[in-house]
Amino acid sequence: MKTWPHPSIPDWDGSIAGARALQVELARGVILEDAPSALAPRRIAGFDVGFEDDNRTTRAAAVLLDAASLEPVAEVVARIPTSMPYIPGLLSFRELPALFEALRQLPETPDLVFVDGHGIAHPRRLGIAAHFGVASGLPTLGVAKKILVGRHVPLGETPGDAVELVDGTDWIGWLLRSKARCRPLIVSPGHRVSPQGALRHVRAALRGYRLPEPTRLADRIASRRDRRRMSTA
DNA sequence: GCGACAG
DNA sequence: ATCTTGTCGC
Repeated sequence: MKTWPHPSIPDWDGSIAGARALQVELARGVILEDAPSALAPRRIAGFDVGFEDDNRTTRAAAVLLDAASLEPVAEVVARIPTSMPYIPGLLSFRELPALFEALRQLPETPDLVFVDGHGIAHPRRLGIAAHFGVASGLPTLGVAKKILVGRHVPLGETPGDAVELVDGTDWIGWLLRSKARCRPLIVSPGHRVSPQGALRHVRAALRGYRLPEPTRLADRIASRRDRRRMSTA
């Protein structure tokens, strides 16, 4: 049985079977009700993870924004050694340690966290956004670019249109047309956020781009795309 | 057994 | 995720 070191993930034996079992266990702790502080957040944050040096280094970027203006107020980048490979369904076990390091470096704790990846829209209802939420206690939601699991009826073409994403009898999130002529986003609750709340927060954080500001800005920094081109001004 | 499979 | 400029289309 192959196992990996597991920094900052309590109760995991390092195995794939153990990871799946722990996901089922942790998913029972996910709360799908809106936390008061998340309903009217003052500070929101976006997190994204990337890799360097042939995947030997894991890099997490976090951007803190003023919820009202959507203007960034702080940005941090954390780098730690990569501990395991990417395994579909087990993404959080690979990226969680870096997310925690970035969270630790933020000057202020966010009221609501946007994570690049799925919340409960996951085979065992514990995508990285949900895992990060239950492990940190913070309200979180997931914004992914591709469906991992679930089905849906056709989505309209008008920006703002959304349809439910369901898996079996479970309502696990939404498909959201965030921008015209762009592939839809998959939005799902992570922790302490309701399905309706997750959709409302993402819509409120859109600024004409496919991705909502928190994850869009974190994405740019994480990919070093920030110090490259400049198209406007 | 076959196909699918977040980042 | 990542390697990577220009280019076609709205």
